[in-house]
Amino acid sequence: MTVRTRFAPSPTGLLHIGGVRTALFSWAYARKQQGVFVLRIEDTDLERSTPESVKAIMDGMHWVGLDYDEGPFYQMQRMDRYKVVIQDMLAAGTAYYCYSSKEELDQMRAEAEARGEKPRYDRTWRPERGKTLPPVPEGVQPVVRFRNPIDGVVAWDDAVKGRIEIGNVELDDLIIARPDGTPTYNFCVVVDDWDMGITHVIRGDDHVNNTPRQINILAALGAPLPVYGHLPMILNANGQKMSKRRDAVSVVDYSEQGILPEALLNYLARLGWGHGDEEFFTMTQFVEWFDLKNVSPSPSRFDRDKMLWINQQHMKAADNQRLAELTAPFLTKLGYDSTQGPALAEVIGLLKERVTNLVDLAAQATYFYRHDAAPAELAAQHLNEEARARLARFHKALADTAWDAPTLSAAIKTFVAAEGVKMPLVGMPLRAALCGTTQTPSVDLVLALLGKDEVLKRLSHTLQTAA
RNA sequence: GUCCCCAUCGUCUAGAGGCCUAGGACACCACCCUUUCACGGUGACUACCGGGGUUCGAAUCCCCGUGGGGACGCCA
Repeated sequence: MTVRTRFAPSPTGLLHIGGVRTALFSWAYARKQQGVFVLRIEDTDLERSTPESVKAIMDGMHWVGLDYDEGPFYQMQRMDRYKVVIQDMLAAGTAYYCYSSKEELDQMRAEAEARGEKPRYDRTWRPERGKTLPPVPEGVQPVVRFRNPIDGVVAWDDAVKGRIEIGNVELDDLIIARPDGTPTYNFCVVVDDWDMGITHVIRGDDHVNNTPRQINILAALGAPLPVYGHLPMILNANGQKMSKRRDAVSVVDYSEQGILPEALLNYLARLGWGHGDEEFFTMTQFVEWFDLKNVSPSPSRFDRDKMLWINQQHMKAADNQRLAELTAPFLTKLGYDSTQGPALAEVIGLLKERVTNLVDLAAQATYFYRHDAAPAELAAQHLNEEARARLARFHKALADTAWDAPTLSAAIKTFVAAEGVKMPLVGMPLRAALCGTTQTPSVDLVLALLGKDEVLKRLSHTLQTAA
């Protein structure tokens, strides 16, 4: 049988990092099993769902490169189907109308809590053999409740957590349709998973408690049960649930931080999953290795340092031209024009392994596109009288040097020898004068890339500027 | 509070009863490489939550405790 998995976010905000990880594992499982990955938008919460959020989710999925085979399906477009199923259940007696008001329920809940019990519906309107129901109140639109089994145990073999059992006594007769007839989450999920032939429900840990309810409804419907696999949560560095206020939670945050999508996925994959000692890998490898059996059942903390390290590894492996396209916007944001100067791809080739993200990469690249004078402190340290005199002599020596890295390297060595000093005494002032910083790649490479005219111009400019 | 889940270095993890004087990675520290800063290399540091069992033998299995997380909506 073909494996079918799904990612079912609700469009109530940006694509969350935890959502990406859930999607990633669900996607990887489908790909590994040569199955089908479905995208479903759970938009039945009219208050909070927005078209912008739908777009943000799709954009996020696209950015990160998780492609889906079917969908997106929208639950709001499946209302007719849900209503038919609800009518069927009403007719079959597996669901019933409940006229208890919200206020009554709130009161019930408060009382239960006061008694230290689990808040539960008192089953007033649940039909039983030989039971007389209260008179139907005037003008009240009823909700529809699922008739959950009273006793027994619901159990399933979770693909990541192992066997989980929950007694039916813990479960409520949950509401499956509101007074206006719109169905609720747990019900829609069940009908959708059934209709869409989902074989493996891979989702967040926070749904463990929904699973027995869904299994009961599925059973009442006579639908086959999928395999469930519940992924552990991703916590922030302090071990708390990720929060929008404190933590970078949406994918756009990461793209803005200059993280490569493949690096984000690689890092996320390593959170709660492992394959021997493998740390750095492509999505192709991940899919090849992935198995729910190797997913850890315990929650893990997000470690920014490690993500940045992974990102650096992916940058080193990435094509320079592609990196250039990704970096250009950051440079623009900093006010630099990367078309005025050396090819950005070459600049990046020189710099990329020295940084951990595209933001820093852009920041490092700036001195190739604009000549800023060395900060006073740096000038004081490296551009004193002696150093300037030496740079003046170097400027002269450069005048008729061929402009390629090996020649420049040789020229520098010759000059250093002629001056009778150590390399740093030439290199550091040169960096300060040319780049406005002393942290640069080899000066010969910088010189070569900057170009002869530009180098001579910058040197002259520095030498003309008062000490 | 009730129910459910979880528990190996600071962090992510390897580990399916003997291969474990517990391996890898990030971070941290030292050294090497080096034309600065990085990259890279070498090394150091550091963990099986506690207590009981089971077993010839337990990080691995069982029980209890403790700690952490999640869920208890006419949200999803």
